[in-house]
Parts: sequence; C-alpha cells; structure tokens
Amino acid sequence: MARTGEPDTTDYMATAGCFCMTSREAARKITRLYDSRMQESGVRITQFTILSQLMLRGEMPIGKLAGLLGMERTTLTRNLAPLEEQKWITVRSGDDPRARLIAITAPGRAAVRRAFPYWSSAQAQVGKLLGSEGQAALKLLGSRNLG
Amino acid sequence: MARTGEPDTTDYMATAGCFCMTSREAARKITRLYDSRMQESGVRITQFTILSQLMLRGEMPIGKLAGLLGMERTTLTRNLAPLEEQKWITVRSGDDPRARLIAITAPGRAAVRRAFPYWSSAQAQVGKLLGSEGQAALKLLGSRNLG
DNA sequence: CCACGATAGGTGTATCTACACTTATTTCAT
DNA sequence: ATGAAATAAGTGTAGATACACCTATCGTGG
Repeated sequence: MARTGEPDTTDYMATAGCFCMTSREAARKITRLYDSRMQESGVRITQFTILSQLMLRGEMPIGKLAGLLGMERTTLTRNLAPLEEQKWITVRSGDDPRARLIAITAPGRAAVRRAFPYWSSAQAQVGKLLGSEGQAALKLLGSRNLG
Repeated sequence: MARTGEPDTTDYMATAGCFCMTSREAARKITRLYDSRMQESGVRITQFTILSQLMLRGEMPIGKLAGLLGMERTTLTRNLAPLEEQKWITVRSGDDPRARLIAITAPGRAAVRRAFPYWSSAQAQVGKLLGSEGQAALKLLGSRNLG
C-alpha cells in the first residue's frame, strides 16, 4: 500500500475492462428486452426460465434446480414464492423429509404455453441484435465452467 | 392458440437455449466470484463498478451515468444510496437544478484504491476461467448494441 | 409572456440476488 | 446404538433491478 505522499501509479483504466461489469450490463439489457416483449403475457422472463426448466426436466428438489440455474439456493427459494403464489408450482416433501420437491402445475404449464410466443419473439429479437457472432459468443460463455 | 383437446406440438426444448437465461446465469456466477474475492475489501463489485467509472470519467448527472452502465436510471438512483451513506460519493445540483451531479469523494477514491488489488485478483481468476476465447466472447458481447 | 412538450429525476411497489446463520434430518464410522 | 459429519432447506438482512407514475424545471413556438 502506498504511504501518504507517495503517488498512486495504479492503472485504474484497467477497471474499464471488468468482466463482471460487462456481463452484468449485457444481462440487464437482455433481460429488459425480454421482459418488455413478454410483459403482455404476464410471465416474467426470470419466472419463465424456472417454469420451462421444470417443464423440461420434471420435478426436482430446490438444491438441484438451483444448481441447474447457476443460482444460489436461497435465491431460488425466494424466487419460488411468487410462482407458488400464482399456483404455477407445487412444493412437497418426498421420501427424504428434508428435501422440498418442486413441480410445475397445470396452470404453470398453461402459463408457459401462453408466454411461449412472446418469449420466442424476444429470443428472435435478441438473436438478431446479437448476430451470429454474438450468439456464438454467448453460447461459448454459457459453456464455460464458472463455478 | 390450440383449442382444448388439440395436442401441443410446441418445441419447448428451444427454451433451453434462451439467451436471457444464459446471460443471467453467467452474470450471477461471475458476480459471485468477484464478490467472494473482494469481500475483505468492504467494497462490492457493483459498487466498485460505479465508483471506478466516476473516478475515470469524473462528475456527471445520474442519467448519463446510468446510460454509461446500461442501467435503468431509477435503478442507479437506488444503488447510489449506500454509496452516499458511506460518503463515497456526493450528490449536488449544478446550473440546471433538475440535474443531480454525482462525484466520487476522497474516501471514495480511497475505497477504490483499497479494493483494487482484490478486484485485480478476481479479474485474473475469472479471466483464467474464461480463457482467451471466453474473454473474447464476453468482449464481443459487450460491444453489441443491445438498446 | 406563456402554454406546452421535452428533459431530469424521485417514489411506490415488486421481484431478484446472495451471504451468514439456523434448523432438521440423514448417513456413517465406531 | 450413537454421536459426529454431511446434507437439505428456511430466515434475517441487505443490496440490485426496473416498471409505472409523479414532480419540477427547461426551452420554445406563438
């Protein structure tokens, strides 16, 4: 650490290339585009993501779903609350009473079905903005093991 | 819309390739890595991002800073509150009394200076996990105009 | 001068995110 | 059998995100 009076020669310019800033900015912008297109559907993209995963993969415990989404388990717990409120999912205990098994309901499937065209439109719009190179870049990013 | 009884032939499998899901998952994971490394510094990566931008670009109104960060203005307003609480930034009115000019303070600069080595460590860690291809992909993503 | 559109920003509400900590239960070694 | 380690999840707290709506001020055409 520099003592008082010593000049700070640190290259703070490097912070302009922060990977976290870039990834978060992209995620914010993309999320806004999806939510804007999907607004009429009544399903947010974050909720659509959870529901569609449950639809594709079936019932599973919270921890497993959180791992699948690269999300903290406690975050997912909170995100599930509005979905349960809407009756789009059910939460039940299985053989192991510790585990909480999450499943999509019929109304949940209906919500996905209803929101799908809006999602598809947003996906197409963002796909066009990204271009084939941007799409490939994002796909590569998703394939990286980041913990 | 399919009427009751008609089979739903929609390819929900496509949702597994959602650009929004991928970008958000990457941002979450990357953010956790940075915050984990920077925890001892007492500065969160989201706060570090705002402070370093102010440090590099100088005083500016909220709207301009929000645009720079690809963030909703109202989001930034909320994010500035903890920074002002810490006395890391100042908020003042300029010639136009509508505008609120944000500037980093001496303690704010000190916080950036103190957090920089931790940020640098996180940047290196994530850079390694991304690999040169991942870094290039993220950079390309950041260069895309997503609104 | 003044009405009005444009600009800058705050607030209410709701959701998303995650760390630290805690509770409950299972599993396993002895 | 039993106690410790491992596993699964909820809660307190705090911050990040953004839409809808609101207020205040600026600039400009008439």
